[in-house]
Amino acid sequence: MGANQTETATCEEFGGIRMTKQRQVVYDVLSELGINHPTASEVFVSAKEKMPSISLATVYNCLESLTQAGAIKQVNIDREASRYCPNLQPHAHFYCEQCETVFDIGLQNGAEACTGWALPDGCEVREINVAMKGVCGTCPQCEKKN
Amino acid sequence: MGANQTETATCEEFGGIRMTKQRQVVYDVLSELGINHPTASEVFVSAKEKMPSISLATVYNCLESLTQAGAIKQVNIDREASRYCPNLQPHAHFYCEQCETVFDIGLQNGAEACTGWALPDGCEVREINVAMKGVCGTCPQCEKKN
DNA sequence: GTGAATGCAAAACCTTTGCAACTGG
DNA sequence: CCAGTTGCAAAGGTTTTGCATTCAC
Repeated sequence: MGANQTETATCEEFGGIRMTKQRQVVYDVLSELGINHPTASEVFVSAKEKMPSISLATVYNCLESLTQAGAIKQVNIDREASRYCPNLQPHAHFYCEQCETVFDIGLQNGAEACTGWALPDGCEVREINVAMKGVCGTCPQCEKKN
Repeated sequence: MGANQTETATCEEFGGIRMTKQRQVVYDVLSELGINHPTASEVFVSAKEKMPSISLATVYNCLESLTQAGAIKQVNIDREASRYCPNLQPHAHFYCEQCETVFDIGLQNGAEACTGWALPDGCEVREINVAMKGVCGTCPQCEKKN
């Protein structure tokens, strides 16, 4: 903590959706947890510290509306609980099987998310989801075992 | 039907796992349904025609062991029910929002599944899952609406 | 023969929903 | 003011599990 200050976002940044206290709290929590890619339950725990009355269903609702509004992204890896991410740049997700963390992988210069794939003519990609699994090679667990 | 004959696979093709009648039926069904990327329930329906006594839990078990053994692949798109696929080549999946079908996207010549992504040094990818959503442009629904 | 797989039903898990009360613009 | 949102609890769909029985090797 410390790196990412809670910024009070304007309605416009949230696709014009009604900005309730709960949505603001959920967004703030996600910005603070940032790169940890928390699940809805994890967001719920942190949100409850700021607003004890918030319910889990509301956290799900808020995450859903913020995702719809394009303010955050939903991350699905296998059938695990969905994770959420405030990074709006095109990026992939990498799950390290040693340290069990998820981190973002950016694009190489000039590349696009679907670079390398032989898309048929006329096919229009509206959304792409890239999830990798393996070992990150830099976490304490990976260093120990290599 | 017609294109893909049910071939009785040997144990070796299944990573050496014990080849029960149920596993064989599940594998056969998946080979026949092939490009339809059926869900476990859909496999269950077809498997029951060949072996009425088979249970849904067993279908899940079989799909799991065949996946572990490397004989088939599990396909996850969003949080929808998992689909399964007998294509072992590296490929992505495309879900058409118009015709609601899933089809395979192959790699361009010379490309790899993680081409274009800026992987950190030391990072080793063991598995990659690429799911796209959009419109395929060739299904009757897409042609109508374009 | 024996460890592994099956079938059944019940449980687990994540997520959504129905509805009365509330609230942001 | 009032459509949209909340909180609660209950239901939903998918997948897993416990256990006695059966089977493949």
